[in-house]
Amino acid sequence: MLERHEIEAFLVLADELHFGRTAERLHVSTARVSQTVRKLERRFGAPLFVRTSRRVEPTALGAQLAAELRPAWEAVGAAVRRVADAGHGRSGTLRVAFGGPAAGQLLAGVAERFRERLPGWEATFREAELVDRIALLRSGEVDLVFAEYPLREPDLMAGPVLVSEPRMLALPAGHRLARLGAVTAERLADLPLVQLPSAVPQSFRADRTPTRTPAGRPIPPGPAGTTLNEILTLVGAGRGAFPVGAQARRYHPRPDVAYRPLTDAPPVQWGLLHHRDHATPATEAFHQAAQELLGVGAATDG
Amino acid sequence: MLERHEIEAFLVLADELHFGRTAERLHVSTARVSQTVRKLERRFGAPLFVRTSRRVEPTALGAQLAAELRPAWEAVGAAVRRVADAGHGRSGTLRVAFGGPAAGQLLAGVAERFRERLPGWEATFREAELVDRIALLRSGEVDLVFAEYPLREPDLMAGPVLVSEPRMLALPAGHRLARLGAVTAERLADLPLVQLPSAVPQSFRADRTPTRTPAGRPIPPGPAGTTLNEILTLVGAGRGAFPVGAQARRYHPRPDVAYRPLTDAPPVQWGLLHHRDHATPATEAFHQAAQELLGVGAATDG
DNA sequence: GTACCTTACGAGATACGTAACCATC
DNA sequence: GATGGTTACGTATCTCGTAAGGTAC
Repeated sequence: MLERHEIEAFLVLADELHFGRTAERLHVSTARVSQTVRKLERRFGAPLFVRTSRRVEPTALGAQLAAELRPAWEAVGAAVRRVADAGHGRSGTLRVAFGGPAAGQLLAGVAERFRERLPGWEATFREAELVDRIALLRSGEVDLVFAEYPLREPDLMAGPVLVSEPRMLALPAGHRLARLGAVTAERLADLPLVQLPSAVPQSFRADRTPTRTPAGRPIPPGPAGTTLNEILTLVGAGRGAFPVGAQARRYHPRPDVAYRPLTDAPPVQWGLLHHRDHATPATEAFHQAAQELLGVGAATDG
Repeated sequence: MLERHEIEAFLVLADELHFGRTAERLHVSTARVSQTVRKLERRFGAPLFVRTSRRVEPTALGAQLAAELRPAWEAVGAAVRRVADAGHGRSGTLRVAFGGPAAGQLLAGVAERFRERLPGWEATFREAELVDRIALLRSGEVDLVFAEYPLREPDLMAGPVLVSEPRMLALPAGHRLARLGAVTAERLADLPLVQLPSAVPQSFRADRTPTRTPAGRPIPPGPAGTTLNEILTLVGAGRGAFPVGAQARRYHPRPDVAYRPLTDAPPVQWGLLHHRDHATPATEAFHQAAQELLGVGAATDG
């Protein structure tokens, strides 16, 4: 196999057809080019160029080598350049996980602005269940997660609130509370709340499945559900209620589940999280793009 | 750009995922592989492999580099190998010129045998006019010519006679000689002979356009024609006659030209010629293949 | 304790430049 | 004689192997 300097000397000479200019382009002496080409010709067993002191032109063999070698060598160079760009963070792919169809639509716009901010970079998205989002972040399978707050974890960095939506209560359609137009937080004591698996951070569980009403009345715990569909199935079966963002009403309509505003409860908030140890210019740029596009506290009603 | 040893160390390690085996395959020390990979990682700005003393596995970046680099590098190797084969005469293309459609058909069979004799080699053919054949050989545009004899030139080497066909006389259809079933050489004095251009070797001109009959009677010179078609047109126009091989009757039938056996003339013979300075194993192999297939003195009647 | 990757260092190979040489126009 | 490719030779860089060091299982 040829050495890099041999390949380059040959290809440049085949291009320039002039030892002096070739040497100049390669920043070496003409003597070096001459010796390198001579060595190649010994290797190949035949002349690659016919040269007088007045003219240099490729032989049939030299022309063949140039024609076959150039595209292959340029492909090598292109591959190296791409990977060097990726390695130095000048290009790459940011992997983002999110939950819920509404979030996916919002992020499509953010991705566009992200690409403008960071040319050479792409963003890929995947939907992930509640319990998986943080695991994906910790395992390094994704770089960012767009998730419902609060998620206070020592190893995770949460960005500012990007989306805020009214909090509603998903409750069995046949339950007497469903007959009301809205529900107050105090009425949560009237039926169990579906619980979340222990894999979900405590801060999030405390927010969604409190054990007491604002007045201090105990809220009975219901069965545990892992995915939103599982939870809503439990709700529909009359096993309890669960607080959700308003968008759930649109994306998860079910005849056995009623959605009612939780009038005096704080909104459901969303934001972007990344792992403390994996903050990069790319994650930062995505944070910025999201903030520019979604703004702080921009309320969306589902 | 990467050096050859860097590319190879990386690709083999990406394949083996083991520094020891990689070093073995490359015939270097493991220390060298380690240092080379480390250097690459500094170049690319990020690790290419995550390694403990127990496990080596590519990072996403390393996997990308391997995936993009391997095909390009293999293409470089393939190009170099092909050209090295060609340069050392282990493969290549033999360019053969010939005259006349019948010759083309014969040579197709010879080419097949030639490829069997010399694996890696191909033969390409081109038809060439009488006057061009020797010029192509001298300029190096072709390696062999299948041509009508005699062509005695100091710089050309003529192989044995491969094809022999009866000599016929092309003469104007309305000429009184055309009324005979055959013509004797002595009757050539009865009409002019179309002449050949001076670019055609003297030996050939002396054979085809003699100035005297066997008995010594002068043969009048006719006008000169360069190509066979030109010559036959002159013949058809009644300007003279011309001796041809029997195959011409089949491949150049014309209403204004009659073909009659030249009963007491030597046959028209064909053979392969190459330039004295360009005898190669390939030309030799083609000569051999032609002799095997066509044999000495195998007479074909057109 | 063993397998194996990494670091340190001296040795050898070779790509390199300078300068003189030679050929063509 | 000018332009430009080639040859000769000393130098410096860089790859290489050896050997010691470190780490995970």
